[in-house]
Amino acid sequence: MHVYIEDIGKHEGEEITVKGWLYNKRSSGKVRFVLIRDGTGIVQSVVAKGDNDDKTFDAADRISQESSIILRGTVRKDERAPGGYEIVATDIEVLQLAQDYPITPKEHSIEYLLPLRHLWLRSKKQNAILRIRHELIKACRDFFDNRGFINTDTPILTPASVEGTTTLFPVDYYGDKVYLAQSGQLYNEATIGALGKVYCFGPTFRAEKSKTRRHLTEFWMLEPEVAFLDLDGVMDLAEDMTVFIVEQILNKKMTELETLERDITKLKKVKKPFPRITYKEAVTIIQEKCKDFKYGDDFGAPHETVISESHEKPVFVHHFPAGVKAFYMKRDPGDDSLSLSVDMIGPEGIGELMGGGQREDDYDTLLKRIKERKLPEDAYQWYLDLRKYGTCPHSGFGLGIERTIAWICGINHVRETIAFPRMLEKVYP
RNA sequence: UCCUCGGUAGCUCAAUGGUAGAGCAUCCGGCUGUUAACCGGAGGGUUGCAAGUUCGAGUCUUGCCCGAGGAGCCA
Repeated sequence: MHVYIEDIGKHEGEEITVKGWLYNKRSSGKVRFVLIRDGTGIVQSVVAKGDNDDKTFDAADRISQESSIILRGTVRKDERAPGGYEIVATDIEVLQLAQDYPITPKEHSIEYLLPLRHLWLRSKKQNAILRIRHELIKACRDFFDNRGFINTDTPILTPASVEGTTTLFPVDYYGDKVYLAQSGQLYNEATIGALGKVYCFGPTFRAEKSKTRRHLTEFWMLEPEVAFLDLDGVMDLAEDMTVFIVEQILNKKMTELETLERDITKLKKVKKPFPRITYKEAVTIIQEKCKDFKYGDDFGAPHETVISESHEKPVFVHHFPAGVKAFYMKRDPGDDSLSLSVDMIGPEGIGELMGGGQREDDYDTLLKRIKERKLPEDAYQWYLDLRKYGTCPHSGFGLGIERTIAWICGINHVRETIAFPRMLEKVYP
């Protein structure tokens, strides 16, 4: 019977078959220890000379790292085996003998590993990260689905940019120029008119010349948008979601967090309420460390780090100066220089995880903003329509999935949080 | 685009301006409970490229190429 390695403990004493790849091999005299992985885990198998026919022992002797094999044997509990169980092999079938596998079980440099990403994914740590990514995305969807949100995916090919300024990837569309989406938010603002509360989750593209551990040119963003929700409401939503996803990962992915050697005491501190500070208060905190920072400046990476390290939980910074935020952000009715915007800065120096706020819902004001920033008015006609036919206060945010995974996994670069990262001038493999 | 650091064996790294080395991987041999096993042996090099200084350059100088980290911008 074919058994996946993660279920091996349920089959003690049984004759089973595992199918996978050779992870590593050790030997002592006439005993061979064969470590097999099948994607769900790693198990040790023992082959001793004389226990079986020579064919099985020779196969154990011959197989090389990452050779594909089908192994039959009996499951035995043994505390000397990693994982507590091992298979006493009776037969090893070698499907293909891999030669000179380039990633040996030792340390390698990032320069070496990145072009070998298609193979690097087989390693323990990368396997754990991708499993956590899967669970995190599932937790995000569950959170919104449980609250009656409708997943309404937004287009990837778009006629114009959200903010008009950020660099976009142009695509030829039957002779016209369209762009890969950098956000689904504007479309979400339309679908809330139909469905009330929605989210989209998909890839977004930014052709910025960013070369840092926080940037990918193709990354996944989760964007909820809710009609009749204000700034405080959107912070409540983001807070509830963050607490939920961290809880889910802690409940379901402990093995993977251990593989990653993540300090989970830090994740366990992610409970309500998160600190909420105004931009103005944040400036005071930043200026203690960064003397040259002026009120009105947008946060740079070092400034986010200061905020990030000032608390053990994610921190909401709200009411940014209108000038540093997008045209669609609603202004503070009490102070027109401020916007009803919010960023969530993750702890442990991870930086910005989420950005959002309350949207401008007045037709004339929005038109004024579009003109101020010299955006193509024609392209925004449909967007303006939303303020013409039953406008309402509404809010939403965008969560960067890769940054969130990096934070939860405790790894310092987003390139390891996606199977095939796309970075500045790097699209292989 | 800018700043900093780096490029030596398949990989990870060492080498006062004076014969280019180790560990791992590979191959051969040994060991009946290994835990990145261990022990013995072997093969493996245009020191990123080009020019220069020097009796002599992996090492010093200049230019170029490639990579990493960071900045700006952002999620």
